[in-house]
Amino acid sequence: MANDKQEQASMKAIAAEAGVTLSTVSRILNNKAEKYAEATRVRVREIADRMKYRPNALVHAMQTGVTRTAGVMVPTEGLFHSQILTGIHESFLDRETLLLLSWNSRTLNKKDDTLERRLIHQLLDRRVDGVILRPSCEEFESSYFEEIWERNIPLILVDREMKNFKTDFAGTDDIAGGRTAAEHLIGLGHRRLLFIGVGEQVSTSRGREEGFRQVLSKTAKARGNALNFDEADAPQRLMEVLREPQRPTAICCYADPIAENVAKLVMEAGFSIPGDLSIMGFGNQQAVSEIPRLTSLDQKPFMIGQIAADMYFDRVYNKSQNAPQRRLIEPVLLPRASTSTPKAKAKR
Amino acid sequence: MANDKQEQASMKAIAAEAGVTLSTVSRILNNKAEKYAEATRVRVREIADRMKYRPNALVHAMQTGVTRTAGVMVPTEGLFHSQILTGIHESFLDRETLLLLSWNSRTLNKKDDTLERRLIHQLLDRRVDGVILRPSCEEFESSYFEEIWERNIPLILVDREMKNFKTDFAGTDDIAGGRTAAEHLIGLGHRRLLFIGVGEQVSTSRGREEGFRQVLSKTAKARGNALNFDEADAPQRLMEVLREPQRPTAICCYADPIAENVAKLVMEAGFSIPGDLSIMGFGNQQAVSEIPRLTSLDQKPFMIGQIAADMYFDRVYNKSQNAPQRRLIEPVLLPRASTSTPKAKAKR
DNA sequence: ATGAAAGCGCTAACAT
DNA sequence: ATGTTAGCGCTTTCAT
Repeated sequence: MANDKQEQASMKAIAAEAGVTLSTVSRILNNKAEKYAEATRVRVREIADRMKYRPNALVHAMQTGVTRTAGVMVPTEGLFHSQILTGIHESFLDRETLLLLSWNSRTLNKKDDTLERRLIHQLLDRRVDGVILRPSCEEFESSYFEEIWERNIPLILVDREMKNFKTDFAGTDDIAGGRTAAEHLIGLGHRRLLFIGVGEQVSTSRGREEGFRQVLSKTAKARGNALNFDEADAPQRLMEVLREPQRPTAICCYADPIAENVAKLVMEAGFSIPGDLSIMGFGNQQAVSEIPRLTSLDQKPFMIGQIAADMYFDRVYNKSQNAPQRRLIEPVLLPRASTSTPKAKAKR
Repeated sequence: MANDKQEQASMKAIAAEAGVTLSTVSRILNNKAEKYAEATRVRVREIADRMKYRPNALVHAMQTGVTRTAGVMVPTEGLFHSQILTGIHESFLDRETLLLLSWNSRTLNKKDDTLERRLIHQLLDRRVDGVILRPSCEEFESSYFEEIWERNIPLILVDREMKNFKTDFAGTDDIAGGRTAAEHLIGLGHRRLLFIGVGEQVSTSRGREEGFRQVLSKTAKARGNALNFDEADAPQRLMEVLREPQRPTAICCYADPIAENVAKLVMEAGFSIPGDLSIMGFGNQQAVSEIPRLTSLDQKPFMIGQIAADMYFDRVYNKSQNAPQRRLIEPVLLPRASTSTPKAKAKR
């Protein structure tokens, strides 16, 4: 009862069985064999079938230097990221390319990149043709990627850009999204706005805040402030802001999970949504929760994934030499119950 | 401006540079070299570092027959499946094993398995050590898996079992879940129940319905029926059932997406939830929607993934010879707004 | 129409 | 303390 992985039938075995040499088998099975006798061809093929021969892609890869395998470092947690992955996969499906998946699920936004490096090594050692990656932190030393870069292995970034690094990138048009959000709230009649992000270091938060501010700076109608929800005292700070007489009547959060937290906090503090306070998020990824259905912006993550895959193919197999591309998807507003005209139910 | 993938430094190159032989380099870099002169060791290591040497895992795999790579055929769409994937990944992260990912995202529940076979070939050709797979259809000819099976490559099934196939399986305890659901509704006071599934062929639907019926058959209090939502006229059939004088007051759907559809339908037909009709689902995967927060059962998909990964390691690297295991996770009820005492707001 | 042999990057058994 | 050699599965060049 041997259970070791069955000896996979090799060309050598087929050759022995057929009474020909290895090279004969190789040429016939690879259709590089116009010269062979019909009988030989049929016999070899028949034996290969019977022995359930399957080519060894490892050997092929070793010889040609091409694995038809992409290293993919993208989270699978949450709807947004798994949609990106789904988009990548969908594009790969018809191109005979597989995803070698592994991402840092442990240390988000930490500057320590030891795990990341280990994962990159695992991918590189397996000789992936290229890498698609969502940085778990945007502030790593540039050395983070050097290992990939120096080997001339194409690198495509998704969702988040790196500060000091110029590569292909597919992601959200955060500035446009920030603008859309501000315009939505101002359009509803709000005059005092608040943007809640996670600080300057995260490009998506930064970009959305920038778009948000752009609109405010161009209109006299409304004004606004920003708050960093990553700081420990953020909840208290938020409450202080909301106790001011000239408190904001609408909040735009840089992402839905933050918006959900904020919504819970303010509801506990006695505010009604959207009556007293409109709240919106980004990403269309609200979980089932007690709070009203969240106005949000759909970032089209599936499309982002597909675009990243296209960029990958262009670099890896078309050997494109163009300057690094930057392809941004404009997010789409989904107005829902959590935003409305200010004080809809109050005095006015 | 050559852009071809950089020649990765090889041991051969290091040997040349260091003026020693290949085997010297091999032994030193693999720490099988107590005998070597300190000077040689240091020099070789130093040169390897300088040349950014990385071992070629393809070659290693070819020689040893072990790739430390698992073939994973699990969908990434939706919270439930991506949680399974996340669980698998989490378990693999510390075990130096990578996921080669590819699944049939095209043909759900279709008996045609050509795409599936292609994907399996892609995995097999890359010599994965084992396969974790969620069947896209439970009714394939057994030949579907034969290719994996015959090669003695361990196969772990997740989420759905195959009818005629005995392998390791990690999934939901559907019967227990069905019971829990029925007990929840009866406990709330409902006496006429309806189960909405997708027919006999899908094991998860079948199991949940079975558990549901078990409870009904053991009590005189309540009775119930079932409806197959996969049939084209299901919506009409549902409406007919709801127009009967003795109509059900509570519906259990075999999965949340179905529950959402059903909820929309009945709300459009003028029923209120949960006032006129309690509705519940399975899987805790409700999307943002107009309907009330759905009572559901959490199937713990992350745990399912982790268990599958454990089974994988047991078979693949511990060479476990035990009979196929069947590990079921009992789902946990999450009572929410969509279910309540019958006619809470009506006459009674 | 087919065989022989070198080589891909590396390990391991066998020298010296 | 280090070198030589065969071999893993296969492709390809060079014979015959």
